[in-house]
Amino acid sequence: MEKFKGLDEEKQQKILDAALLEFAEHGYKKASTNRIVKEAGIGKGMLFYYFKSKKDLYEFLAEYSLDFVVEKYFSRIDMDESDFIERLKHTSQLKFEAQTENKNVFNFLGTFMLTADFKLAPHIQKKYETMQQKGNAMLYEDVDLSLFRDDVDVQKAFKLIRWSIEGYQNELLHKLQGQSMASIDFDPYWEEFYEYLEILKKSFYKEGKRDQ
Amino acid sequence: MEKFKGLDEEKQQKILDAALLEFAEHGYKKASTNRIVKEAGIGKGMLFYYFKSKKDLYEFLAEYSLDFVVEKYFSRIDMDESDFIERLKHTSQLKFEAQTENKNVFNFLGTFMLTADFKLAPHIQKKYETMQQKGNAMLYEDVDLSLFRDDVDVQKAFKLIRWSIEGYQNELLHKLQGQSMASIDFDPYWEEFYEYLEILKKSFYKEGKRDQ
DNA sequence: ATTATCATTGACCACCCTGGTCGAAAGGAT
DNA sequence: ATCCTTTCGACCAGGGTGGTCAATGATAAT
Repeated sequence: MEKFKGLDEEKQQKILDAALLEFAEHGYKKASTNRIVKEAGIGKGMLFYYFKSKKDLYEFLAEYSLDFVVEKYFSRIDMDESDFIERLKHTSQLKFEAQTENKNVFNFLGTFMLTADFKLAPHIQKKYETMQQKGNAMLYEDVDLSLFRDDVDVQKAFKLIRWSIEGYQNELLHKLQGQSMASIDFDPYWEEFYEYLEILKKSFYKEGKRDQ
Repeated sequence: MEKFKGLDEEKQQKILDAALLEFAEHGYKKASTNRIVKEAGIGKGMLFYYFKSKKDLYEFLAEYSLDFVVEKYFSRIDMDESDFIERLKHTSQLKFEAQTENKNVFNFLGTFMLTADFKLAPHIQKKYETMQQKGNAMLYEDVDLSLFRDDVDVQKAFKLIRWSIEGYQNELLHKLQGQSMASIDFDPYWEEFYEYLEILKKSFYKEGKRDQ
């Protein structure tokens, strides 16, 4: 595993990408080390030279992915933005940038707790849980509640807004499925996204607080 | 396949459930006929006595599922309800009832177009497409647009409301994951669901039109 | 030029699982 | 007793599995 870290960045990335993709698509058990080495363009032996087993590789990927998403996403959330929707807007951009930088990490993280049919190393398990927990808290902490209408439960409004945003992102993902990221001009989609956010503000914020 | 239809309902259902579950979990190719027969409690030979091949079984399940969901869900949507949110409330109940009656059909349908790596029989393909198309139209047809606020794009409001409802349903599904359906008292969750719907009305409908 | 160390390969292993077959046996009806 | 229909599961060839290892190439030290 120290052997692996001594490789040029480029080769490392190619192997990581291949492995992340394979595990994300097939889950732990049904993922194939043969397909990974073929996709990564290395000999079969090397994978087990770098990582002593499939499980070892999997745990390495888990830790790598968690660290990546913490550094490129969570640690950059702007907690000084007290407008809930603006904060979500900002974090959506961060998430997009992080996803553009490494698409596979997110796919992998989306499935890895569900498909690991063995007990993860405790420190990884812990890292995952605290990330999940803290990440969630960061979205709601120090939000200016006075922006919200008085006649709706703010906690429920939070959820509705988040579901709406996730809904838009999922639909977009589905719509753009199959096209290469590089070939897409995202600007009009951001425009559309902002329009939805404006509607959410109109709907869930006090009248006086809109548009300032 | 006529052989299969001659079985007692109970045995048929056991086989269908086992197969739907297996395909839903693993997709077409990686689904195992061995696991299906074990789960269904029949000998290996019988599966190929009833259905001549794995592919045959798969297409039978597809048609069966489509028919089921059309009869138990789509055909029962109340098109006379012109209040969009009320219509969605009603369809949510229908969907819940249909899901309770046959959980696996929905899981299967959620994945079957994605994982079939062969060309489905044209009449099944067609049935699927028209269902998708008509089903979508039924949600929006003859909706009373005057209920909606004038300052938001109604089409966008439609989407936001649907995403919200799907978000709630997904979260609930995730929260109740692992518990047996029968052991759950769903009433409080319906209550909570209705509260969310009320908020959506407050947010997206005209002031005067709320609470009548 | 020789040796020693490290990096890399892919053929190979024993094992497991696959979709599908088939001979045998068990009922059931006449 | 004869036929037909159901039912079973051992069995098949083929393919994929995670992992190993003898062989080779590359690089540098002596």
